Formats: sequence, structure tokens, C-alpha cells
Amino acid sequence: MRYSPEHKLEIRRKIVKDASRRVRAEGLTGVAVGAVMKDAGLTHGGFYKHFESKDDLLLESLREGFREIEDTLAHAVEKSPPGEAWKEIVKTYLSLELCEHPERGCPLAALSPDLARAETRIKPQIVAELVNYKGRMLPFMPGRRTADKERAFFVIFSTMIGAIQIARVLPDRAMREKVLAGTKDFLLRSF
Amino acid sequence: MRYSPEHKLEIRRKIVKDASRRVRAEGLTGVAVGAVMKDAGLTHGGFYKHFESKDDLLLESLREGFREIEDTLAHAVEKSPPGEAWKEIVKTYLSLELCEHPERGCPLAALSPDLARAETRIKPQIVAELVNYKGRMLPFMPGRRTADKERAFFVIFSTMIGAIQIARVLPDRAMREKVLAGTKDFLLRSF
DNA sequence: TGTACATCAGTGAACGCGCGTTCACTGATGTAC
DNA sequence: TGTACATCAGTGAACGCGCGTTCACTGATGTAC
Repeated sequence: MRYSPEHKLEIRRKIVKDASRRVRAEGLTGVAVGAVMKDAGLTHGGFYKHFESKDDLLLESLREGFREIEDTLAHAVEKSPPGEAWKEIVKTYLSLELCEHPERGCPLAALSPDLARAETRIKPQIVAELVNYKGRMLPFMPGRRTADKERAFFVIFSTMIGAIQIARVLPDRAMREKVLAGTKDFLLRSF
Repeated sequence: MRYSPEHKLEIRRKIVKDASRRVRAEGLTGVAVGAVMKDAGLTHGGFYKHFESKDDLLLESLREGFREIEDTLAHAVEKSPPGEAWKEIVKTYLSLELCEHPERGCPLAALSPDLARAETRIKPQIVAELVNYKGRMLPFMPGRRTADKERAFFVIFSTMIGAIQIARVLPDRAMREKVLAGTKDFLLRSF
């Protein structure tokens, strides 16, 4: 069967979206090409009509994941006065909702140790994504000068990433909520 | 060749130690039975004379990793006055030394997303390790009542775990030091 | 004390399995005449 | 307008590989007589 170029792009986008969710839910090594293609309603053989390699897909999935969380956080911040935006980011990022749905959450929370271990081949592009993430969040961070905002970014996101991860290890919702609420309070009091 | 029972225990300990380092350096899925046995100077076939399964080894390796970091932190705290102990823990945990040697560091910093995704079969024992870790660190945490100390544990360790992970993704030492120092300052000012 | 036997940690070939990747093939649709 | 051909996304068998696990075997040492 032959399809239009728009159709091909659409399929490609669907594969990337599915893979992005799977990667965040199951880890960098947890995504099989066959499984992703099945998600998209195709068979594994067609994969290489869309991607050069699995690494290629992984990088695109990461990009998609970062874009998604950036959009989610940017959207949450839309109506807050400047200087208060970071509070909205903390509340959204540390919501039970995002904690219990890693597949819709931040790739750093879902994958940072995997990213630190990534092969040299793809590491630079991962670092670029992190830098880009930082750039996108910087305007919302507390602090006067850029250097202050940058420090705030690293501290706030470190804290949020760690809290989400610990909460995700905990087996029951009440404990998760305790960790998330405690961290939220702490951060909101801290700047 | 036949060996004494002490020798067998010694070998077993060596396998666990090697595996514990490998797991923290390369992730839960990054450790092959063959590689660990080679580290210990043996061949893969003998593995099942020491362990029931790979899961068995993984759990023991995690236990070993938690014990190691607990000992490291407890040792760092030995000479500090009570009430100041947590500061020493923050300084040690966020040292460049531990950041650049995941294989000697905290299993949570190295593996928490993997632990969150662990199969139901081993999850309860992982949670037990986390609870034990918390119990071991609680006496050193700031706060008057146990509830305060517990809140402090989750906040402080969340922040440290996230900071170490972000630092480990960053490609050059200067940036890593900036993140670690910034987080250290932040935490030391916060309690 | 010396000898025959039992034990069992360790070896390495073999297994079944899932994976990433390749490839000859299909067949619906676009294009050339 | 109708027909022959080219295109190329998608299929599914096949590949080589690494993995966890099994198993018949080895041979140094402990034990029984």
C-alpha cells in the first residue's frame, strides 16, 4: 500500500509519541522496537522506513518528552504574575497526577540515571536537551539576575526530581502524597 | 576442586560486592551474570551454586549498596555534635567524590527510577531497604520530633538525589561542581 | 598411616528466548504515455 | 480516458547476538574404614 507524505509524517509522529511514553514508563532499555511498532498498529519490519536506528528513535522520544513537560509547565504558568510563576511550576510538577503517570511526566524524573549512563554517541544530544529545558524554564525561576535564576533552576528541579522518584518507589498513595506535599511546602517556603 | 565453607562465603561476598558496584554504575538491567562472575574471577556456570537466581543477586547487591552508603554517612557523622550531623551528611553525600563514583554512592541516586519500575516480585524488599535507610538516617536529621525528622529526611534526600543525578548528566566537572555546591549551600541554609 | 570413596565449588557446552537489524516481497496509489 | 509501469510504506521470515539458566562433568579435598 502506498500512502501520502502527510500520512507518513503522521505515522512517524505517532511512533515517536508512543515511544516517548513507553520510554518514560519503562526506562531507556525497556523499549523494544517491536513493542513500539505494535503500539502504533504496525509490524516491526517497517521501523527502518521511519528511523535510522533505535538510538535515533530514543533521541526523538526524549525530545518529545521534554517538549511535553515544558508545554505542560508553561501552560500551568500562563496566568500567574511574573515572580510567582515558579510556584505554579512546583505545584504542577509535584502533583500526584504527574507522579503517578511517569509516561506523561518529566524525562529527568523518569530517566536521569539512565541519561547519565547513556553512551558517548548520544550523550551530547541529551545534554543539549537538558540545557534547552533549563533555558525554557529560566524565565519562570525566582531570582533577579540570570545567575540567580540558574541556581534556582538547578536547586528547584533537583529537589522536585528527587521527590518524584522517591514517591514513585513508595507503594501506597498516602505515603506518596506525604512526600510530595512535604517537598512542595519546603520549596514554596524557600525562595 | 573443593573449598572450605569459609571460602565459599568469601567468594559469595566478593560476587555481591562486585555486583553491587556494577549495579550502581550500570543500572539494574546493566549487569550480566557472566560479567559479574568474571569480575570475581569465575565462570558463569558456577553462579547458581551461590544464588537462586539473578533477582536474588540483585536484591543482595542493593542491600550491600545501602549498607555501604549508610556506613559512609554514619562514619562521616561520627565526630559531629548532635544537631549538626545532618550537615555533615549533606556535605559528604554531595561531594564531587561520590558524585563521580556512582559505584560507591547511594543506590537511590544511582537507581531510583529503576527501583520504582522493579517487578512486583522484588518491589516489597526494595521498599523495605528504603524504609531501613530512612530509619538509619533519622537520628541524624534535623528537627525535634520524629515526624519533623522524617519530613526532613524526605526533603533532604530528595534534594540530594536529584542534584547528584543532574550533576551526573552534565559533561564537565565545573558544571557538576556548580550544581553540587549550589545545592549544598541551599540545604545548609534551609534548616 | 594409608586407601577408597563421597562431596561439591567450579567449568564450559548447550538450551530457549527476546532483541535490533536486514531483506525479498507485496500491493495500493501516483505518474507517464 | 485508459493502460502499463514505478514507487515505496508496510510485511514477516530470517540473521546474529547476548542473555539467564541448566546440566553432565571435573578434580581437589574431607571423611570413613
